Amino acid sequence: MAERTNDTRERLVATTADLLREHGYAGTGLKAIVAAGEATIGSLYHHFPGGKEDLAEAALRTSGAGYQLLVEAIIDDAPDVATGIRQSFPAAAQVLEASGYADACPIATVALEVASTNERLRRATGEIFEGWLEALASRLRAAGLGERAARDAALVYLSALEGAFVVCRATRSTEAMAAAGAWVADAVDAALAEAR
Amino acid sequence: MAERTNDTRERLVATTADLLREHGYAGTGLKAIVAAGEATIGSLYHHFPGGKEDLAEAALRTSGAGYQLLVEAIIDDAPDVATGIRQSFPAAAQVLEASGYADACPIATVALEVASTNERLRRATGEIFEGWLEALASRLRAAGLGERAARDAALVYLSALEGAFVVCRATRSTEAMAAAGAWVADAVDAALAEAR
DNA sequence: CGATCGCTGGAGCGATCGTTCTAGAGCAAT
DNA sequence: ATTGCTCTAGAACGATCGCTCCAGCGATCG
Repeated sequence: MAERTNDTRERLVATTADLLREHGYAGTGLKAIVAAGEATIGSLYHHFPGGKEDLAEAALRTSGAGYQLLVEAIIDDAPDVATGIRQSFPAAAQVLEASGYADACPIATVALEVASTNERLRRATGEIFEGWLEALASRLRAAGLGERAARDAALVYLSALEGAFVVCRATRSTEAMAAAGAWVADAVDAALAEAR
Repeated sequence: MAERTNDTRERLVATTADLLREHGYAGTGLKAIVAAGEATIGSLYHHFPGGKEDLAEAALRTSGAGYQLLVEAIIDDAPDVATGIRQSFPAAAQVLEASGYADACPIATVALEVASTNERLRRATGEIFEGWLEALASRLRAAGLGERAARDAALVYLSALEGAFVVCRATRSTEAMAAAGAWVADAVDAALAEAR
C-alpha cells in the first residue's frame, strides 16, 4: 500500500526520452540507456518485458504528456489565449538556443523516423499529437472560435511549431521560429477578431 | 572523353536517398543500401571513400536539389507565385497519401536525427534548407515583396510545410497539410496585397 | 527462521553494424 | 603482350545491436 514508487523505472523512462529526442529511435542503444539511467539490462527487461519498443512508447507518452502540460501552462498563464500562443514561440526559441539546439520537440524526431517503419510507435506519436491538438482546440473554442476554426488553428499552430523546430535545428538559428510565431499569432488574432 | 556516366554511383545515391527518407540515418544499413541499389560494398567504398557519411551527404544534397526543382516547377508553372504556393500544399498532400505517407520531405527525417549528433550532416541539411529558402524568397521578391518580408514568408512557408509533414505522417491524415496550406496561402496573398 | 517475491546485476547469445582488404574483371595506352 | 587504372565482388574483422537467461540481493510474510 505504501507508494512503492519505482525509481529505476522512472529514471529509465526519463533518460530514454532524452536520448530519443537527441539520437532518434534507431540511434539510441539499450546499453546507452542503461548507462545514462544508472540501471542494468536486467531491470530494464523486468520493467519493460517488450524491450526497446515498450520502453520507447512509455518514454514518448510520458514526455508527450509533460510537454503538453508545459505548453498549456504557458497559454493558461497568459492574459488570453492569443497572447499565450504568441509567447510560446519565443519561449521555445529560448529553450532551443540555451540547449545548443538540442531541446526541441520530444516526439518529432522519432515520429518521422518510425512513421513508415514501426506501426506501434507511429500510432503512439499520432495519439500524442492528437492530445496536443485537442488541448489547444478546446482553449480556442473557449475563446470564441467555432469547432472547425479551432481545429484548423490548432493544426496550423502545431505544424508551424514543429516545422520551425526542424528548420531551426538544421540551420542553428531561431529565425524560423520567430517568423512562424509572429505569423501564427497574427493569424489567430485575426480569426478571434472575426469570430467576435 | 566519352561520358563515362557512372551508373553504380547514381544508383547508390538514389536508393540511399529513398532509404534515408523512410528509415533515417541510423536506421539505414549499408547492407540494405547495396542490396536495394544492386551494388556491392566494394564499389560503394570505391565511390565514397568516406563511407556511410559520404554517401549520405551526397544523397541528401542530390535529393535536396531535386526537391527544390520540383517545388520551383510547381510555383513557376502557376499563373503567379501566390497561386503556386497555394497549389503546392495539395500537391504535397496527394503525394503523401498516394505513397502511404512515406514520401514526404527527403531531408527532414535525417535533419532532426543528426542535428545534435553529426555536425557534417547537420550542416548539409542546413545548407539545403537555405537553398530552398533563397529560391522561394527570390520569387517572392520578384512578385513585389521587400527583402525582409520575402525572407519571412519563405521561412513561414517552409516551416508550415515541414511541420505539416511531421503531423500528417504521424496521424496518417492530410488534415494538417490542408489547414497549413490554406493559412499560409492566405498570409502570402495578404502580404502581396499590402506590398502593392 | 526459512520461503517467497520484486527487482537488480551482468555474462553471453546470434545477428548485424560500418569498415578494411584482397582478388580480379574490363578496358585503354604503350 | 604488357602495364596501369577504374571499378566490382565479397570474405572477414572487431564492435555493437537487442535480447535471453540465471544467480543473487533485500524486503515481506507465514
